[in-house]
Amino acid sequence: MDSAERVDLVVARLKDAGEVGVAELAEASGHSEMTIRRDLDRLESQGVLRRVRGGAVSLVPRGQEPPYVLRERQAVEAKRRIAARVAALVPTGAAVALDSGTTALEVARELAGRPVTVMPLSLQGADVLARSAETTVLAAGGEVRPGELNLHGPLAEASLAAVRFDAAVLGCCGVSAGDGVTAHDLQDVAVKRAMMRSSQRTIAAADSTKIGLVTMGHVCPVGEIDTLVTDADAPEDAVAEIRAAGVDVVTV
Amino acid sequence: MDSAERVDLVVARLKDAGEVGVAELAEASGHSEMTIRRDLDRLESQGVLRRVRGGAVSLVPRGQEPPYVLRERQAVEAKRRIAARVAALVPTGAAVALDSGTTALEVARELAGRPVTVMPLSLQGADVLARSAETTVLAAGGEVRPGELNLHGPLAEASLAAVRFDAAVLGCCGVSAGDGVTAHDLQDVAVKRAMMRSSQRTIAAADSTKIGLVTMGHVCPVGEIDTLVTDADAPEDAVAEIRAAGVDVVTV
DNA sequence: GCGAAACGAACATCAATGGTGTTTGAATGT
DNA sequence: ACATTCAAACACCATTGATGTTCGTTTCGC
Repeated sequence: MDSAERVDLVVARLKDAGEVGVAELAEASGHSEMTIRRDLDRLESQGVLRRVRGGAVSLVPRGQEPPYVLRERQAVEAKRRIAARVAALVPTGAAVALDSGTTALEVARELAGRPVTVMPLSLQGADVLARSAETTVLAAGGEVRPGELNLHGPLAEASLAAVRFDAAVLGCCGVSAGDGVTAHDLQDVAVKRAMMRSSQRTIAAADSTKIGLVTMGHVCPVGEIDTLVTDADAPEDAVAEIRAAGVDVVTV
Repeated sequence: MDSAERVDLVVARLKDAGEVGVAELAEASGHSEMTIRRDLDRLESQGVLRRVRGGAVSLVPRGQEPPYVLRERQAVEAKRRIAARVAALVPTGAAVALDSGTTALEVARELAGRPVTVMPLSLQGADVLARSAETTVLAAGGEVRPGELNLHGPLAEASLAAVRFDAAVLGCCGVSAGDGVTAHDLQDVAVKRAMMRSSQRTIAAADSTKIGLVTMGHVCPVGEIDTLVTDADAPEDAVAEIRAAGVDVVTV
C-alpha cells in the first residue's frame, strides 16, 4: 500500500467515523506508526484534518466541498479526457476565460503551448500556462484563497469585466436540468457569472459525478451554457434533460 | 566544475565573443560534449542563446537586460541580505505592493508566513506567498511577460489603482542621484509608477551593482523614494549623493 | 555524392533526494 | 506516576536527475 492509498484510507475512515487512530491505520496499512504520523502531519498542513493525540479528527464538514488536495485525486482519468475535449473546442487564436478547480487545471495543461490567449482564475493555471512561450497569459487579479489558490473578489470580477472573450470555460460543482449550474462558494458564483458576462460562449466541464448534483450557490439556469463536456458515465436521463434545455452535451 | 559554473562560463564567453563552440566548452570545463550540448539546449529553451551547429550564438544584445534565469544567479547573497532588511521594514499587518524581479522575489520569501497583505507583481511572487496560510495575497492582474513572469499593462495598473498600500517595494535596474530610479522596460516603468501612486511610502531595493547605474526608463527622481536598501559594496560617493537628496539609505 | 564533424537517442553509472522504519529520549494525558 | 504518544535522529532503500559512453543518423563543406 503506497502513500496515495494510505491517504485514501485515512479519508475514507474520516468520512465514516469522523476520526482515526494512528495505531489502527498502521495496522490496516501495514506501515509503521511513524509513517502514519507523517501522513497525518502532511494532511493537517493541507487543511484536511486536525491532529489529536493518538490520531486525527476530520476537518471537512459533511456536505461541504473537500479540499483541493483531495479533489485532485478523484476521477483523474475522466478529467483528463474531458479537458482534452474542451481544449479541442477552443480554436487557435481564441481568447478564453478559464475557471479554477482541478478540471480547469487539466484544461490549462492541454491549452499550454497552443497560440491562444487565456485568463486563468487560479494561480496554478497561470503557472502552467506561463511556462509556454506560445500562449499569451492575461493574469486575473483578485484575492487568493489559501489552499485552493483560486482568485475571487472585486479585483477578479473587474479583471474579467475589462476583457471580452470568445469563450468561458467553467468548472462546476453541480449541473442539473432543474437547478442549473451550481457551485459551493458564493464568491466563486460571482466570478463564474462575471466570466460568462464577458464571453460569447460558455463551455462547462464536469465529470459524471457532478451531473445531477445541486450545491448551494446558483450560477445560472442550465440553458445559459452552450456546451457541456462530461464523461460517458453520466446518467442517461439527466443528460437527456440537459440536452432538452438546448445544451450541446458532449460525452467522452 | 559544476552545472552552475558551466553556465557562467558559457555566458562569459558569449558576452566576450558573441558565440561559443561545443568542443571548446567541453575542453574548458572538463566535461563531455554531450553534457555541454544539454547545457546549451537548456539555455536555448530559456531564451539565453540560439543553438547553431557546433555551438551557440548569443541572443542577449549588449546593453539590454539579461534574461531572468541569468539575473537570478547574480549577487544572490547580497540580494538575500537586502531582502531580509526590506522585510524587516514592513510592519505586521501592513499592506505592500511588491515589484517583480529577483530581489523582490527574495523579499516575497522573507514575507511569506508573516501576517501581512501583499500584492505581488509577478507570478513567482504570488506563488511563494500563496503557500503560506498566514499571508494574504492580493493577486495583481495583467499581461504575463514570458520568461520573466512579471505583470504589466493596463490590467496591472488598474489592479494597483484599486488598492491603497502602506508601502511599495521597488526593485530597480538603476539608482543614481542625478537620474533617479530607472528601469529597462517602459511597461515596467508604468507599473512602478502605479505602485508608488497607490502607496504611502516607497522602499527601493537594489544591490550595489545597480547604484549609480542609469538605464532607459525613468521612473522617478531619487528624492521620491523614502528608503533605499542596498549592500555595503555600494560606492560611498554615490550613496552620499543619494542621501543628500533626502533618501534614507540603509546598507547591509 | 562523399567524408568528417556534429548531433541525439539509448543505455550505464553515480550522486542526490525523498520516503520509510527503528531507536530512543522527551512530552503528554489520565 | 505511569503508560502512551510523540518527534528527533539515524540508517536504509527506491527513485530521480545529472553525466558519460556508445553508436547510428544527420548535416555541412568540398
